Order: sequence, then structure tokens, then C-alpha cells
Amino acid sequence: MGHHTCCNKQKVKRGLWSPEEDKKLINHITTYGHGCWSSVPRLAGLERCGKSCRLRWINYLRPDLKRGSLSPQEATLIIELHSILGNRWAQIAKHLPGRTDNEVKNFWNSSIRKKFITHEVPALASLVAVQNSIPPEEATDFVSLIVNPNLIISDERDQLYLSPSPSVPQSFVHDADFKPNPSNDTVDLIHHHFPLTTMFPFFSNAASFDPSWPLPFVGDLDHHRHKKYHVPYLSNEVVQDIVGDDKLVNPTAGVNPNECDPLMATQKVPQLCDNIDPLVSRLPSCFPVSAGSSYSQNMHLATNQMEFVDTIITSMPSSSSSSSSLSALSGGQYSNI
DNA sequence: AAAGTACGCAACCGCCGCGTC
DNA sequence: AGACGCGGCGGTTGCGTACTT
Repeated sequence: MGHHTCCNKQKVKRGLWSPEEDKKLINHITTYGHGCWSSVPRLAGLERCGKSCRLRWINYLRPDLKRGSLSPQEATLIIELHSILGNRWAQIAKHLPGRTDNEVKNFWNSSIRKKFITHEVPALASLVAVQNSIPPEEATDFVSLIVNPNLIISDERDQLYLSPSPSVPQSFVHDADFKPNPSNDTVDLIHHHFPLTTMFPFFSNAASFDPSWPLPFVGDLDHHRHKKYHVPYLSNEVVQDIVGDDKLVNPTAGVNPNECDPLMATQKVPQLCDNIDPLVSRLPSCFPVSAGSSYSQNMHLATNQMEFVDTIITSMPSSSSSSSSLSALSGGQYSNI
């Protein structure tokens, strides 16, 4: 099901290519050219679909491919081109002789992502700390909360775990295995310094806010294979303050450890998952939300989040618009790679 | 040393646009 | 006009292995 049309007609092998298969493909293409890819497997004596042959040739067997890691110059070029072209990997790869779109994509999704997280959070945190005269640790907590999207409601419902994410202040996370910090220091910090209607713009329109939905948090930077569910938690006081309507119900009430036992919380999570999809479609486009998780998706989300954080910073009373530009920060960061 | 975890990379999936009939 | 095949592309995932506990 779902296979390309050329793959439906014959039995096809999948998975990694053997050296023998590679040899057959190379021999065929160097002798006859690839011609119509859908006929290549038959002519070359391979039990693969044409698409698979094409991919193998383009991404691995082509004689003009470069091997080995990308050079610093190539990495810099990818970053520059990505800032112009976005995720158009094929377009980017055209400017890198011997490199494939797949290679560029893999590079971006692994290497750059790491740099993004390790550089951007401290940079933003120091900015927030200075502008708001708060301790660096508190600023780091705040920035980590927004920038580092480790709060997740995953759609992998077959395995259910509640787990805190180390980068997220514990007061924002309910976990069946640990006691949240009752002081809610970070909530208070953020609440004090930033109007939460700015942080979560969808709350500003209470009429369109369905309290039965969970708070929208974003993807899992540590990859889907963790299979953990990070459940956002806000106190009733904070939620009511956000929406300005005491009739509204805390959307995270069912997972609030002060309101139910861990078993109840566990049962609540699948319901939250059921509600996440419609939530996504109703949120303002400026706020990134994902019900799933993947590296590439999260790079995109993280980029949106950085823009969002920039908006927050520039809207703060003490901010200076000229010095708080995220693009300036990003430029400084990336130029060092 | 063994088990668990993190990560990079190769390969697959599904969609889209284009050309052909 | 629209059905179909194909190439191309971006997003996603599975696997092997290096690393950590």
C-alpha cells in the first residue's frame, strides 16, 4: 500500500543495497545509461523498483559524488543558502558540486540543529537577562521553555510515559514519577515579566479558546524514539489570569498532579492527543505547534519559535528594538560555524 | 561487559508537476 | 479534459553503530 506505481507490478526488495546489487546497477548504467528508470531494474536484473534504483544511483553510486564530511566552507554555504532558500534542499545541493540533496538535508537536520540549540539559547538568555535585570539562570529557564520545544504530546499512543524534560522548568511539567515544584517559581517569573497573552497569543481571544483542549506545545527535539509524553501543566490561577475569565476550565486540569492521581493523569493523555489536531488548525500561524515530532519538522518549528521569541523581546517595555533583533543574533552565531 | 541511549545516514513514503496519450 | 506514468522533491523513518551508564 502506498508504494509507487512502478513498485506494485513486481516483487521488490527493500532496505540496504548489497554490493552485488550496486555492481549490477553500476554496470547497467555505465553501459546503457539509465534511460527510463522504471525499466532499469528489469534490464539490470534487480529486484528493486525504479525509484529505488534512481535514488541509489543519485545519492550513492554516481561517480561524481564527493565522499566524507562536509568542509567548513560547504557548511557555511549551506547555512547561507538555507537562509535564502529555506528547505529547498535540491536547490541548495545544486550549489555544492558532488553533494546531494539528501546529504544536505541530513547535515542540516543533525549538525545545524545541535548548533542552533547550543548557541541560540544562551544568546537569547543573556539578552533577556540584561533587558529585564533578572539573574541569568532565570532567563535561561525562560528562554529554554519557549525556544527548546521539549514539551510534547506525541501521537505514539501505543507506549505511554509521562516524563519531565530536563530543559523545561519542572513547574511546567507534570510527571507521574516526580513531584512538581510547588513554588512555581518559573511560572511566576514569566508571569511577572511578560504578559502571557503575548506569550500565548491564542489566549487573547477567549471566545475562540476551547478549554477542553490542551495547551499547545511543540515537538520533541530529542527525536520521536524517546516515546515519552511531556505534558504541559499550568496552575488554575495562571490559566484564569491568562484568559481573564474565571469560568474557563484549566485545559491541563486532568494532568494537574494536585487535582488527580498519576493513574488519572495517564488516562488523560490519550484524550489530549485526540484533541491536538483540531487545535493546530485554529491557532494563529505565528505560534508553532506540532502533534508529532521529527528532526526536520522541529527545525522548522524552532525557526518559527525564534521569530516568535523575537516578537516577545521587542514587545517588552524595556526592550530596545535595535539591539533585540534575532536576525542579528543569528547572524553572529552562524558566522562562527 | 552488558544494557541502554544517542546519533548519523541510507532508504523509503507520499505528494506534486509535467508530459503524453 | 483527464487519466496515467514518470521524475523529482521534501519529509520521515529504520538501522547500524558509537557512546554512555
